[in-house]
Amino acid sequence: MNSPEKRSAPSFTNGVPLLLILKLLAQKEMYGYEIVKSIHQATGEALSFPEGSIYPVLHSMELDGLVKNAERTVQGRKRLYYSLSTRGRNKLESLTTEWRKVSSGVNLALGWGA
Amino acid sequence: MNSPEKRSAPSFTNGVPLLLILKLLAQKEMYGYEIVKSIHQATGEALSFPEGSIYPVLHSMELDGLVKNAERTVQGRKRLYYSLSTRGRNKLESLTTEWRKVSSGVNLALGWGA
DNA sequence: GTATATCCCTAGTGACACTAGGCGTATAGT
DNA sequence: ACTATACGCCTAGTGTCACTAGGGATATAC
Repeated sequence: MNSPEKRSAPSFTNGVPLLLILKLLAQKEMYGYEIVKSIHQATGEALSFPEGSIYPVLHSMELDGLVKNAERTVQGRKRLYYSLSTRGRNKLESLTTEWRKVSSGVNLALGWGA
Repeated sequence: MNSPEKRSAPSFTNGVPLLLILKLLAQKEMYGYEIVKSIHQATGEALSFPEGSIYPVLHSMELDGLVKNAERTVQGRKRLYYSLSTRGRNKLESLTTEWRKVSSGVNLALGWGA
């Protein structure tokens, strides 16, 4: 039937996990759990994504050739370190541009100077 | 099976139509087609949403009590003018706050000064 | 007359974040 | 010794969202 539903609390975070992961990995290689924690502090505690959001993105990024991973064992714990490929770097650049466009467009409409 | 898919081109626009519609209607009442055109120019040509995105949002906003509409005929054409309710104004405020949080959080992570 | 702009609508699709778990290992507390 | 908490990884399923790809109808411009 598809009658209209309520738009109660949209999240504004579509595509943001991917963008932030790309940005973090551009600075240094990281493993998943570390990325989860880093996003929170890199955004000044503003944003936080659960593991269930981050890991699937990491896997699809790998499929897409944006990252490659290397297993490493530290203190008895296995970690999958991810690092950016050239493709990943290009993606970061294009997504950053896109983010700026959307972000400044919305801010303009909201009456903020860019 | 649900194997990981590619994240090729996320849009960064989740929730943005709702936010922009609220903002526009806070300034003056408008009809759907007008909103579609206005978003494009209010965002400095950065953003543009098709009618198929806007009308369903309008309908759900009405369900949610954020707007009410009034039919008016102008030059033989029927228009549905939407205006904000108090609830709509509150929603605009909370969503704006949320947008600022996400927006500045991402920009911080990207290395931009807020 | 016929194209283009105006004005409204919606079923279906695909993409996404997220929930709600599961699994195993190490360390800290008591 | 036991227990809890942090670490570290995983994924099937769900819900929400923008958007596609139409449909329909009326007015103005050429």
